[in-house]
Amino acid sequence: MSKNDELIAELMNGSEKMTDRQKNIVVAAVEMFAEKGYSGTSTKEIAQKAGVAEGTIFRHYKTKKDLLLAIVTPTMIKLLAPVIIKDLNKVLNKEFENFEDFIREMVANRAEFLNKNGPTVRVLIQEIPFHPELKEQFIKHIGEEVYARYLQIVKHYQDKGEIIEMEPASVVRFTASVLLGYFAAKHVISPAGWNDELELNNTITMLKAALDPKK
Amino acid sequence: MSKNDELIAELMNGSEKMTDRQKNIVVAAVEMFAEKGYSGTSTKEIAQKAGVAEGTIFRHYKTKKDLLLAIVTPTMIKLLAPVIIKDLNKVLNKEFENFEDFIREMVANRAEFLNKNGPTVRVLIQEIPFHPELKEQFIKHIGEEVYARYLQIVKHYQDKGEIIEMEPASVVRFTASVLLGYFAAKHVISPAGWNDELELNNTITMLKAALDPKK
Amino acid sequence: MSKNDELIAELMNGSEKMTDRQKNIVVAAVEMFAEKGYSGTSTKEIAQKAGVAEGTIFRHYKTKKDLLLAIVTPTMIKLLAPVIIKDLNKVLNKEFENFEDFIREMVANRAEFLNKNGPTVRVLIQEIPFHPELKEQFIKHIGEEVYARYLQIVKHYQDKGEIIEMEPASVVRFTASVLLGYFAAKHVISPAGWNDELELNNTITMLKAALDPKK
Amino acid sequence: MSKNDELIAELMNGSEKMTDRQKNIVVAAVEMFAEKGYSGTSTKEIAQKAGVAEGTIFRHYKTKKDLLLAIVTPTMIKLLAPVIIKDLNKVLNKEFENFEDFIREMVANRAEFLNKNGPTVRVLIQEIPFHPELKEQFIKHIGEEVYARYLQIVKHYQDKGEIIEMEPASVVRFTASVLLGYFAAKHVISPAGWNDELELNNTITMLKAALDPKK
DNA sequence: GATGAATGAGCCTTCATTCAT
DNA sequence: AATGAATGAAGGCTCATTCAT
Repeated sequence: MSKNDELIAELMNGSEKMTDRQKNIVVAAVEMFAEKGYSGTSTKEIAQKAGVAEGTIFRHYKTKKDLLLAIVTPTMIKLLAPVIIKDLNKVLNKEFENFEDFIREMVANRAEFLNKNGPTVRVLIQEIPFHPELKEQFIKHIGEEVYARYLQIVKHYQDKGEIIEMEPASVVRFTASVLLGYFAAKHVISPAGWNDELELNNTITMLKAALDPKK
Repeated sequence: MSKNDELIAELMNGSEKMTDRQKNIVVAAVEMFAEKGYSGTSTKEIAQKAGVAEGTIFRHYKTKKDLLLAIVTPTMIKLLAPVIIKDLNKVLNKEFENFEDFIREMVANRAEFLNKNGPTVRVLIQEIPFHPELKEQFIKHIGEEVYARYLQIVKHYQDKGEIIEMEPASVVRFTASVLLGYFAAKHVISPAGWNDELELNNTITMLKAALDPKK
Repeated sequence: MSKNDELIAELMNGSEKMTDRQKNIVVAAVEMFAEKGYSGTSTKEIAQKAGVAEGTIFRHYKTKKDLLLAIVTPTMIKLLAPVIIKDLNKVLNKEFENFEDFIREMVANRAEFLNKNGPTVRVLIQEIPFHPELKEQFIKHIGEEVYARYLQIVKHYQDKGEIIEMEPASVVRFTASVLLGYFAAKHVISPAGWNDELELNNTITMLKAALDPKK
Repeated sequence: MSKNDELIAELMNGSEKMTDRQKNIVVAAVEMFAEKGYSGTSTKEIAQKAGVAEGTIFRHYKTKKDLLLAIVTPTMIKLLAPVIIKDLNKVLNKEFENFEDFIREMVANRAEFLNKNGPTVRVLIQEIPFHPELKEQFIKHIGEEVYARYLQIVKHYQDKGEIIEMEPASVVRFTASVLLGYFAAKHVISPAGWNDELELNNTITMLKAALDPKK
């Protein structure tokens, strides 16, 4: 479990020992990267928005790209690590009697995270296509760790007869699509016109029906 | 129906009267924009990849941004126009006896388009967040035209008792998520390891179950 | 007198055997050069204003600079040649009984020329500082030919006791300043607010007084 | 008199707090603009001549045009402000008993300025035709301020019976032509061949005769 | 540690000129 | 003779990064 320890360590140290200046820089960078993209944002703009001198950015981050990675890498880990650590254990320990409970808990948990880190996640998603390092990290963490855990979880509930008998990979993908679609719509449509409780319930209703093992 | 006529006109003239050089430029630009993003690609790179002088790009497109729009706007229209024009009519004319037929036809149709225009669509998706004009166009075409048609289609099948009684908006969103997820996975996972027929069937099976009206 | 013959030849052939297109080019170029300067005007602009293709300009004038010289050199000659040829002879042949008649005739003559060739003269004056060839031509024609003739004329009237005894060079310069100043004001102040007859008379009155050989 | 105070302030602060680098840039720019014109000079040339990197120019002047204006605007003001402030007051306070004293003082004063700022004034004169902002500034400062003062001065001496009764505007124009012509010749003909004392005396002699009220 | 002036490579674009049609 | 597409050098300007203060 030393791998998880690493992750936890990485999670914790993150933003704690930053100076005020450094926090300003990161906040400004996230905002600008989200709006205009990494390549479309100049370090000058970031410095101005952060209220620091341009040189100060480079005292903390050797490179503009370092700044991006400093923003995006911990977010990626924070976004996904809990899954690895907690969810699986809870499932296996039968803390979630049924699949629906598990989904609801996970959605709630992740929704909260998005609320706090919306722009940073946006940067992560927007920049992944252009930065091989990011893609690599992403594949390593998600494609190998997270995906494998989810497969296990699905198999667990299949064994319990709670969900449909079907290639677990397809089930995972289907479920992920549905939830991602839910989050995407929620964040794109924004406050007005989005009845979250209704949409979440509808989504879960359909998802359950989709995965129901018809007698 | 003059609105549709316009769209059809726009669809047809598109790439026909381009010179060879111009085609090279567009192809090179799509490739580079897909890989490194619009801001991350220099016009010099595009010119080199296209085998033309840098100045030649600007004879055909006044601006680098014009080049992006020339690539992305017709793609957006081509990607979505068929929906507006054909799908709805076919549904209303009962060419599709049931919802599954409709979904299968649409997926096949759109899959073919993606096969031919994969990189261009990738550029479109990647650049939308950074270009307000694109976002605007997208909202105008999708948010207003396409979305409205799909709502109608869903209501149509609900009236026929073919799919679940539930807010049509939720149904549309759920269906779109599932299909987008299917396409995304297909294009990310790439040839090896993707059994398309199996995945498509699984996806549709689950989708049907999700929308099945019988308790 | 073969030198004068050359000049006359140069004067005559000028604009006669030009095609319509060529005339358009020259007219457009003069207009643009006058407004934005030689360096500030692009051959594209000239071509557009002239209604010809960019390449056409270079069929007639090997270089952009050739076009400038083709405009400006004959103007320089036309502007000054008459002085050399006619004025001096008339003075020596006593066609002008007194200095005033000579000045009035010269002003009238040159005013007419400026009326027809205002913009071209403007280009000439504006561009001389930036083109050594032009400066050279100017010095050769004015500084040596014209200036020498005027010295002679001044001496002639001094000998006749019509104008003040003073270094002829100073007299020429003074007279030139006054007349240039008259023309400059007339063309800068433009129609409204310029009473030409009054100003000319005042100018000549003062000039006469300045050069009056006080008994 | 707050308007004058402004002008004086503008005069004084000007070039004092410039860094060495900035001075080099300005000096190099003046030299090049004088020789090849604003449009004909590249920022690269200026940087090379100034011994700085091209980017350095743009740290101090946002635009190439800003650099031109930074050179030319204060010169225009310095060239003309003294007239406004001092000359008129001195005349009205009878510091100059007669018109000749006034002219001699003004010529001496302005000659000194030209000695120090020759090239800058050359740039000013050469570029005015191509830059509407400059033309505007020039008209505002000369056409309205300076011209009005000179009219007053001429009227003053006319009232004293020192100069001819004639439209003051004509007198001002005549005088200005003569003096401008004197300065122009002095600076064009250059050292050799120009006997300044003689020419100035001749010029003033003729000017006095021109404006002499006694028939 | 923080600054911001300085750098020069690199950016998008325009230019005068050429040449196949 | 006239065109206008093509060129690639050069233009003004911005960029990420360095470093003396």
